Amino acid sequence: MRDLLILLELAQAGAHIAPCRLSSKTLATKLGVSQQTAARWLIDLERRGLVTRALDRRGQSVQLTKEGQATLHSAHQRLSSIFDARPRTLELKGSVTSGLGEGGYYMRQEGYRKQFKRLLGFEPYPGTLDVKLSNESRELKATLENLPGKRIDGFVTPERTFGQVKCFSAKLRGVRVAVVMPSRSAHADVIELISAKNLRKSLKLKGGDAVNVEVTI
Amino acid sequence: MRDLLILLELAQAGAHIAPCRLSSKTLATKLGVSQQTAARWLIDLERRGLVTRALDRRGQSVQLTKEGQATLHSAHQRLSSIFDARPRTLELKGSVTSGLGEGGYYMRQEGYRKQFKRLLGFEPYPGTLDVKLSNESRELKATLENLPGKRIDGFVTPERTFGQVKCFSAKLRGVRVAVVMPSRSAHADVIELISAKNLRKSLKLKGGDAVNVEVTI
DNA sequence: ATTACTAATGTACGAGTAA
DNA sequence: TTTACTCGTACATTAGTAA
Repeated sequence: MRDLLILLELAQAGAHIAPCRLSSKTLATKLGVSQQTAARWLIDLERRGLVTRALDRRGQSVQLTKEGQATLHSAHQRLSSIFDARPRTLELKGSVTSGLGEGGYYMRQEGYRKQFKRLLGFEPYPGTLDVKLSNESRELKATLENLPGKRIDGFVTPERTFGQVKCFSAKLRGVRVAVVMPSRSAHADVIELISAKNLRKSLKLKGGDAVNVEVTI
Repeated sequence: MRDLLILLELAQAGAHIAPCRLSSKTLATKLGVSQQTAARWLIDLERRGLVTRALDRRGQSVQLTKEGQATLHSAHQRLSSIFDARPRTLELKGSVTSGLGEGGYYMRQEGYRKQFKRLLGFEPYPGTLDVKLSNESRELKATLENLPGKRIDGFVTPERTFGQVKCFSAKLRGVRVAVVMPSRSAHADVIELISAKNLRKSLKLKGGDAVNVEVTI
């Protein structure tokens, strides 16, 4: 929860680039807590893989790990999406997951298909690629959930009602795709991608493959 | 401490622009805490003037105050200074304060003067203009304290030892100045400015005058 | 100087619940 | 349904130290 402020302080001391000598007392003063608490927080960050430390008799050197940097970067992107009005791109990281095959059922509905074609400019392949998001990206998904995106209206068939969804243009390994999600935020850690072709086949993806999705917002 | 994450969530829900209907339960889910805790946090933010709320029998509307927005904006600037490599400018607001006249003593030391001339390109007037920072700018000063700046080495005279300081180029009402501060962060809410001329005279400044200092970082 | 343990204290959390 | 109170418990923090 308070990771962000600690990492921010560490990064401002240069620990996002190189190992940085920083005593627990100094950090404690900057953060307004006791030396003991600052030390404990650092130990905790190290245990969770957000920083690495090197101890010696003179003190310690601290450096942010990739994950630590990713945490800060994610926060920066969230803030940027608030303060920068212009269109931006947001990078979600995750891995291909098998999913429930449920997405395909929806993508076969003509009521959705014709809207996708109009809004995205391509006829979607009747299936979805599900991507399980990494820890850092999970927070960025909240950004998407709060942005309007392109609205796909709901509709009614004799069998049932289909709810409103929204989508965002995106790129996956250079291929034009779209992120589809319910308009009412279902707070899941998985995003569903659609494209003109079968993404698993055309990109030769299999479950567990790491992927980056570049979403245009 | 955790204000940032709450404000971030509120802003992503649109509460930085307009009053935003948001139940404590919804917020609680987004933040991963209980409804009671989310409610308590909101009450606390309201008490400290970071948000305003409007209660009715259906629930509540929440909106960020200027101070709430400033808190987020300050965090955004700190993060931007980390991720945007290009030179940036940081704006500190405050008012002219009389100071202790102590700065002038330091600025008369030849050990400092020759270094200032070399690093800044001008011979500093032997006095400082002290600016008491506003609340929001105080946090931004932490950014400066953590940035390297231009290093002015310490030195020893027969009388005493002078510590290492650092400085940043800046502009004050269009005039080229520099912000000087100890390398070891003395967490004060005042910054000291030096310039080629007597700033009080050349800019006709007097105690209490509001000033903006544009620092190049 | 440091880091970081232990023990005592303090504070925050959420269950239950009222309005 | 909401918001938000009380209160017992659990966790976080710090003082005092050891290494």
